[in-house]
Amino acid sequence: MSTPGRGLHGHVLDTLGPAITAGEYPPGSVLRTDELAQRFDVSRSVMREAVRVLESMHLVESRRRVGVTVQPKTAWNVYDPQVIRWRLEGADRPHQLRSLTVLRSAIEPVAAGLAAKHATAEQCAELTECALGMVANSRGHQLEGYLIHDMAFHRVILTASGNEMFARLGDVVAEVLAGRTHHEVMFEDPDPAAVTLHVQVAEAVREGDAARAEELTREITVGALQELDILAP
Amino acid sequence: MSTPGRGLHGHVLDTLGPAITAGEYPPGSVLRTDELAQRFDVSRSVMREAVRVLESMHLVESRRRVGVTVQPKTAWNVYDPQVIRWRLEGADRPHQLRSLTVLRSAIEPVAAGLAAKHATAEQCAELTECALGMVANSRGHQLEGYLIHDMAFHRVILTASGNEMFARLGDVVAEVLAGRTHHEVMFEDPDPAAVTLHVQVAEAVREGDAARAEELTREITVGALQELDILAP
DNA sequence: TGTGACGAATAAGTCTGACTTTTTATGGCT
DNA sequence: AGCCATAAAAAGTCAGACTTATTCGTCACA
Repeated sequence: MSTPGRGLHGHVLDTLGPAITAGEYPPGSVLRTDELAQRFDVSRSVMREAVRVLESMHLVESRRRVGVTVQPKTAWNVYDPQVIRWRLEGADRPHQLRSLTVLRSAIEPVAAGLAAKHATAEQCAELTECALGMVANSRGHQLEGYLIHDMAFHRVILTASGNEMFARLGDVVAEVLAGRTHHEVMFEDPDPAAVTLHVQVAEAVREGDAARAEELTREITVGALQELDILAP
Repeated sequence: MSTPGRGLHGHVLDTLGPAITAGEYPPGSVLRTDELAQRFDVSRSVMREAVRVLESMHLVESRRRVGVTVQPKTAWNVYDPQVIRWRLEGADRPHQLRSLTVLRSAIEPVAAGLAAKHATAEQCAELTECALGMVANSRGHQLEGYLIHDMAFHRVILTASGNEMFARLGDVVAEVLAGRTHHEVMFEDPDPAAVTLHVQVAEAVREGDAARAEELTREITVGALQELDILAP
């Protein structure tokens, strides 16, 4: 999924990025470019390029005569897909998963409402196809097949919304869904009610019923929140 | 607001970034590092660092024997605050503003609902203070004073939600609000109804009434959508 | 005793030039 | 026409020397 091995600096990032986002270096920690270059056995130029990238994510800040200081979490570019991936891989995973699920619960219903207005015929067809695929894989422990169609379904919704900001969350949502199936233990077949909801969302979008698409999607995301015990009693 | 002059590579970014996000180089255009270094009168090392940053934003991709190719808009990290700023400065401004306003309409109501549950006493006080500041500056063309309190209000809401992803949108929302006052012509005093809504949101949060806070905030964002003529007739 | 200025130490920043590696294009061959 | 060897092009990497900004310690002076 990621793009490993795009040069030496990429390898450095794949090590340093996860380490920082996992909190291995507490905020305020000071690293030195030369020392890091030695540690990773790369030249300073390569190390500097890696530091620049981390700096653009606001994971670190580089200051003369001081060094490379690790930034507090509040400064991080938490929407950077690379940062999200690193955090999902590491110790911060549960917390990150909750944040993203709350984000989904805000975005996806609105996106579905917009999709009902803007989706092309092709996108509607794709959506229906995904929903049918989910139904077909909803019983008998075919979790992998179910997941593929689930991810595609949500990606189409987000894309069809016509909003570039929503569309860009397709990868993130896919990763959250994948995580639920792969990491979080999912013994049983998916909730039949959820499957039905997806089919109904596809219907609503096809019929251009924005309000219904939004409300149904809200129910889906509420389910996702409940799975993580995020809800008011 | 931005951080200019963090070295030569920063200057290069301040020129190349806006140029690319403004669409001056069509997707697929190929640049060469050496040529760029000459054009900006910097060394190749500096140029390479700049390219690495642009690459981490997925604005360009660097490939051996080919060069630095400009990526299509769909690949960009549209949530990167730097990218957002560049686009707001350039020709893409109207489009970017609409995207962000739609995003706000999805996020802020949910954030307000969460804020009603999680806001500390201090945050509630701050919120009320902001709302009062808005009222005090709502008449007599005190647009600047109004803006400051408006920005602070929304930032507190997003922070008080307790969700880091929401909190990180504080800067973006502030920039959208500032843009409305500074760039888009805002002749008249703000809509009195909007001012009242803000006061009521502060009330609802203080009382812990999540549903009401969410609904009232939704009304605020609907108003913002209407200002940009984004709505179904 | 406190304060300010000067200077030394330090780590990032910059530049240059040589070399390596990968990928594409070319051109000759079957 | 298809294929393989070769050359060329551009990014990638490295090493070393030099520059510059910032911080910290010291010492003189008030």
